[in-house]
Amino acid sequence: MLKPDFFGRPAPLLAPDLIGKKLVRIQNGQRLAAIITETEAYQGQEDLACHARVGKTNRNQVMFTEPGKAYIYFTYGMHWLLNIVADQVDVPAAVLIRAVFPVEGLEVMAVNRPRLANSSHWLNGPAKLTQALGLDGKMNGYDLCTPEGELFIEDGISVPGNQVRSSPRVGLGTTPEPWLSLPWRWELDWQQAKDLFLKDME
DNA sequence: CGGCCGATTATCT
DNA sequence: GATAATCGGCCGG
Repeated sequence: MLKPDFFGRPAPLLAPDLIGKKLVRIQNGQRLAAIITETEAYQGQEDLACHARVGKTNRNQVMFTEPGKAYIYFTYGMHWLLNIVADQVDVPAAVLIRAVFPVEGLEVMAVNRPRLANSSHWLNGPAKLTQALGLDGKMNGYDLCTPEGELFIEDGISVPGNQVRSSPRVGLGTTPEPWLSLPWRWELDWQQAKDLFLKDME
């Protein structure tokens, strides 16, 4: 299980290091796990794409707390999105988990989210993976460093840096430059994740 | 494939 | 009252 000191740095530094890590969820005593394959960084009040650009509100307050907590919020009237709080207390920063490659508990995940199960499009979106892992607002603020906890991060597979692509963040609407175009999104192909995972199993 | 668009409601102004 | 760190269905190529 990764410790607070791993998460306690600016989101644009943490986000690429989360690619390849294993996200673990214990749901009703069952262990579900998936390799993180896509992330985005949101850093500080100055980042005009970050929820914290308007200061602390009821929704975003978790981003101002200790690194290593889960910031889970509701959007578009129907979706829950999972972030991991980064940086130090009172510096609002978080990494959005946008896609994962499932490695344990696939049967349970397929019950949670049957659509396109076991295909490359199954868990390739931030609201898709929260459904598969059974995450919603009840887990907002949860500490991922809780001993024997039900949500945490483990070391996963090692990913060569040249397999991680970076590009601008998505879905930001009318966010002004330079924030709209900063390359604060990192991703690993589904097929490459699969190959690396299989090789790691040997 | 890719682009457009409606769904559906908590949160913020 | 407007917006939203998305998704899925439907369309055309």
